[in-house]
Amino acid sequence: MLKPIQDRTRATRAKLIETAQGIIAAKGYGALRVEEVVQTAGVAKGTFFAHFAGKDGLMELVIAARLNTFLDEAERWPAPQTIDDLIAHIMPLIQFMTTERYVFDVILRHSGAAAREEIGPIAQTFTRQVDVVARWLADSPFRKDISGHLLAEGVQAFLVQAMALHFCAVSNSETMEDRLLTYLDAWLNPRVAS
Amino acid sequence: MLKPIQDRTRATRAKLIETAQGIIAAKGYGALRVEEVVQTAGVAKGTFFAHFAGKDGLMELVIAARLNTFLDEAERWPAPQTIDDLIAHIMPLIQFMTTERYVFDVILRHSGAAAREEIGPIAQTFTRQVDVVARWLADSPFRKDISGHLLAEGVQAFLVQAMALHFCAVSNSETMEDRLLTYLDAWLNPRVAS
DNA sequence: GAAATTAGTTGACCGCGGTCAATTTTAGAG
DNA sequence: CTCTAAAATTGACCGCGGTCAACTAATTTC
Repeated sequence: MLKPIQDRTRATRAKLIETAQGIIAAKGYGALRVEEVVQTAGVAKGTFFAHFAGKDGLMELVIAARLNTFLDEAERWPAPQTIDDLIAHIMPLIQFMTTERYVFDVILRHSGAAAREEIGPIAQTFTRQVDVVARWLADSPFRKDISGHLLAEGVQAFLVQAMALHFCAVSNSETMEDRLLTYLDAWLNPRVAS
Repeated sequence: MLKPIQDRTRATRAKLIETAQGIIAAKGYGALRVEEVVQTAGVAKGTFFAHFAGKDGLMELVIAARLNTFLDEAERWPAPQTIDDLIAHIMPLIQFMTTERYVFDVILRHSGAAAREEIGPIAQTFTRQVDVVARWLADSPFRKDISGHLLAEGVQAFLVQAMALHFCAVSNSETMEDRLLTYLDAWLNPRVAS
């Protein structure tokens, strides 16, 4: 699987991914059916499962690819000097994660590594996100009493929290940005006499 | 559904829940099959879906009930004066949430309200958890520059983060308690010159 | 180039959650 | 007690993800 020796294999796999992305573009992630993918791609159902670790496996690849393009963008930003900037820089990523409930669920489900030994592609984007934010925070005017890595992990925790609340019926009074601002200000700029 | 007028209805519903809990006790949450529940309970499949909003609906009820017993316990504790105490008081809840991957997934999926208008039972336990922790923090020697409610929301965010990492293959070097301690110390006791 | 091995593909089949028109049971009206 | 409308139950059926023994195509061996 990791070393598709034959051209045939690579072609089949590429065709399946391409077909899937077409369906996703047309109907959204949640509407993707494996049956439709294989029918449209013109292969048997079993072939699909020979190439991917199930529907979730394909989703991981496709979603992780998308997340990585957003992280590529984010990486190009200079270190944000305000929390508003910080939020603005990761907002595209957050926006994508929250466009579809199904996508958010898949991401959450795979944010830890899927299998032992092998860390899944979505889990990798979480690691990468922490790295990107940690690098930012190294050159930012926020609290310095803890490591940038820990600070970045906290940012991630609050991002997830804010996104989860976004799908919650109760707290629709506040926008996601406002909630994030409150969280991150309290996390990155604690105003406490030490 | 909310007003089971007939005794028959209440009996059927109770029998289904009882049966389900028996199966869960014997095989775990993830092994529960609707088919097995209805067969064991001696009712038709359609009946199950007339009583619950699907398998997930039943799971919500059963899991939320369990979460609430842990919150009942937690509520009886006095306000913790150290972070270790705080962690100790909430650990039974965390322990339950992380015993089965499936349970954690269900909880996460329902931590926001399931449907508009109606807030689901698991989402309610999240609200309740924030309230319990907020009440604790009001009488605790932690930072006071932000509201107890916001502080408690942050605790919840870090709890979720720590639990998610618990299922992650990468970070098995650290125990969940250690990770929580690091997070909550940074959150509740920021040591920054203000 | 034929035989043997390995890689890739196929589609009938299964498990399981969920639906719904038909049927039975119950509650209330006359 | 009977008739009727509402409530509850039934089980055949469906959708869809996933499996696997059989089959075909490519690669290696001699």
